[in-house]
Amino acid sequence: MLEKNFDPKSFEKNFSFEIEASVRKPKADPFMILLPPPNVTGSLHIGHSLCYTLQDILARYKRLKGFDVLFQPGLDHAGIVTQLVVEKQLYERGVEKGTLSREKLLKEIWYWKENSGNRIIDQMKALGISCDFSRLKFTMDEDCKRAVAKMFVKLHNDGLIYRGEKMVNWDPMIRSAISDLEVAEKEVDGNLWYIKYKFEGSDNEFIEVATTRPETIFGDAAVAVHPDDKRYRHMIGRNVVVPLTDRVVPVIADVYADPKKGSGAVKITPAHDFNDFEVGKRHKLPIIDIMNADGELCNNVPDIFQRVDRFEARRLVVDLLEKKELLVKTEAIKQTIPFGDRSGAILEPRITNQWFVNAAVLSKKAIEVVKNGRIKFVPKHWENLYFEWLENIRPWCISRQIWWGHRIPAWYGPDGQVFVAEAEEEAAKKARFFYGKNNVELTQDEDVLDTWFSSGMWPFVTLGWPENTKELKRFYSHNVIVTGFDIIFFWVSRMIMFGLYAMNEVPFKDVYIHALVRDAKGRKMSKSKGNVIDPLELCGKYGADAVRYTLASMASPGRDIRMTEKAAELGRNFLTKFWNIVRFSQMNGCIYNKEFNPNDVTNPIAQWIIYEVKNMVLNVENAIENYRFDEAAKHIYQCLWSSFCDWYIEFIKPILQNSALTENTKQGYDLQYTLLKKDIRDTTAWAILQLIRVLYPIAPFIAKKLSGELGVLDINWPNMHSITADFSDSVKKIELLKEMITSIRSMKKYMDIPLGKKLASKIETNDQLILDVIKGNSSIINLMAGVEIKQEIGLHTIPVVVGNAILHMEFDGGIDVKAELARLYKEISKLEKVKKDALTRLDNKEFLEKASEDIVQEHKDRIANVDLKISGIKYVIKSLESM
RNA sequence: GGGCACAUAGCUCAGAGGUAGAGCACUACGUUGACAUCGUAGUGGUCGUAGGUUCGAUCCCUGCUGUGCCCA
Repeated sequence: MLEKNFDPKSFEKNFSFEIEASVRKPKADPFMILLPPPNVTGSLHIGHSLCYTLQDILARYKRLKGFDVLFQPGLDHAGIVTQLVVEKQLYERGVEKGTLSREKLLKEIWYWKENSGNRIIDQMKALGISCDFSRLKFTMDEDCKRAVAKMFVKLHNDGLIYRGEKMVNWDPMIRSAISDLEVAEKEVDGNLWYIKYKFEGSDNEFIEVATTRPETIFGDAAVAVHPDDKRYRHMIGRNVVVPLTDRVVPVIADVYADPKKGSGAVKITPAHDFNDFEVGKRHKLPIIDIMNADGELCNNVPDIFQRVDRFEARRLVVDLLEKKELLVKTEAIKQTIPFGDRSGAILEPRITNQWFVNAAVLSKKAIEVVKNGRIKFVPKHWENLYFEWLENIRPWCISRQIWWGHRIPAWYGPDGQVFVAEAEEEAAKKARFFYGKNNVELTQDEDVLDTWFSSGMWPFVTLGWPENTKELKRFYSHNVIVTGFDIIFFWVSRMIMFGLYAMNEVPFKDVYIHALVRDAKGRKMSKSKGNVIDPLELCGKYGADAVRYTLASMASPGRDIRMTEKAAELGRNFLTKFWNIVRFSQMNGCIYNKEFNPNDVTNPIAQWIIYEVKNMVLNVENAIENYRFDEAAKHIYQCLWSSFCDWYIEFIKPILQNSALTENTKQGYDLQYTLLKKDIRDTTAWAILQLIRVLYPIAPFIAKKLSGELGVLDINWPNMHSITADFSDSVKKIELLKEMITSIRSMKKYMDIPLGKKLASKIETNDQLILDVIKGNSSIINLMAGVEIKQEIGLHTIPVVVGNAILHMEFDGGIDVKAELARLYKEISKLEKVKKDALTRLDNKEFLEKASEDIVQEHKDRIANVDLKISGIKYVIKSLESM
């Protein structure tokens, strides 16, 4: 017997899904889900919980359906973040950044990874995520490393990877190039400084240049004005002296100078601004690099500025300009400047040698496969974002000047000749051939690859690529990936490009984009705002199942989730109901009977619940197949709570607890009654089992626990197609019974009659169905509505509308009919409005001509129905008014 | 500036071309056998706004307003 209270903590720990998740079914159809590998530094946040729960629902559902499910887990080495984390920890131990050798730092990172890197995996297990953890893959595993090198060489051989000197976004804190996608533009307060650039050889003639970055004057190569700007036209071609230096640069005409901005004259610093770089190219200006990797000014500037941090340099420059009376004015402005996503540092455009992927070539097919439907986004509109990015794709800078990651498989000879190869021996061979001699000293490229490079290979590298493994053949392409919209270009698009390139086949068929989990006010959750909800804390409080159920029920397509702690009560309360129905079944001897065949059931109540359960299962199935996790959760909820608990259990109580035995049946108590009881018990256990089965994908812990209580160890997906019997007659009867009971209860409430007070009643109707229902369910009506149906009753009665019938109830106490009358008036006016609407339509010739026959008939039926109700209510009103 | 999404009960959200739904909250009542993590009965909506299509629009189309996000 189950404990009285549902306490998830008491049993969740007892279940592990690792074994069943790793079982292979070679003869079944494969189904493959690719878990987006979390960062090795990560810890489970609520967004992960949603993402992983939805995938787990799919995986478990497909497993129950008999598929050979491979739910592939992994961890991402997250180059920059991980290195930052470990460096920070080292710093706290007194190790300055940059003082450790490459080998020592990598050793430290590996040590950290072995000791702390599995935290999120353990957290996933606690949430019940049923990946095949025996196949856990790390992007820095040896075989991944080999595969990455292979991919790099392959792309290089095909001319799709090249090295070049280009301007990139540079993060001075990380001291590395970063991708365009990792740049976050933010608006901040800044200044526009107006500076005098004196003309060469003149002491009082000058041009006023406005800049937001005065420290870059040392890199100035020109001053540009708009060719049509009358103020400056005569100055074009003359030379000016760059302030604080003796360097002379020309005034040039270029449309890039915006006459409306600042003074209209703009300094051009080709080495430190993307636009200036382009202007410089047009005018063949020299490129003067004035900055180091860490954001300090370098040796190309006057002595006193060398090795000075860029922001300190800015203050110094402004100071000095002011002293030399070269500063005209300072204007406070709002400006948009680029920040590094990871470090938060202000970025510097910088010209460096980097490796690039020619993504434009790869993007063509990637666009095509989504356009022609081979890959489907759910919800569909997310493909817009995908196209938008791929159609304007820029070269992908894949080198990073950090140490944690896949080192670029390129070696340089003494003269800088590059040899790209999977391994050093191969590079040496190429070098021997190139130089025509042995023992040429080669040095490997210092840089590592962008983390997303290896992530892009995830769909096939996890299956053993480049080896042509069994798994690769069986499970590529994957069926679905589930991820957030912000990852569409980082990851989804790259997997598609790489998958098509390496495998010549799409990496997956469906891309389900899940919602963002926000706080109660709709704000993004963040540690700095302090509005995060810790999923594990939530699981501790409400149970992992409740958290999973709640998230699933909130996962409506295309809408972000506003999550609160309280919302998890939804799940907990619902699961409590599950707990209690199993308790109920145990108390009433409802034991699952394998031989039970729902088609053979004859009792209308049992037929009705079988019908309800069947529909529910089909609806849940349909919902999950269409990624409607919210609907799946809702269908189970309604069937369990609104049908099974609210009605079915109450209906069967009199049968199971013998109170259905009237004097008549008591005499014949006996075989027939025993059989009925058995039927009801079987049906009850059967219905509960089906509910548990469909619950399992969403809330696996409690489903396992409860099915164990029923003595069912293996959970399969229920097959409803074998239920072919026609139960429609019983359904009609039970719906009528429900309506009758509700009507009586409602009336009693309005008349202030306690529900428990039994009233002797007599039904007045010609409707045979109603008579049948009452006759067959008198003890239920008695128990649930407190009404005893009799042939004859006393003279003092009050009438009640019950469905299409009038029920006369014996009542002699003083009653207050006012509230009840008010309710009935309101009911009448509602019905009359419905009637009027329908009549208006039926009066319309065009409606009769153009609307379908079904609809016309439905309107006619509606009027007939409403009329019947209205006349009943009017009759009751009349009698009440005269009381 | 370009694009996408959203606007339905006090709150959070479903919904479908043909009688407007759920959960929470709220009101009244209720506790000796599944369940107070509960039960019973209720209250509550001009479906953002203005047009258009249609026999019929809350739903489809267009404009507007507001909100959020992406890109520049």
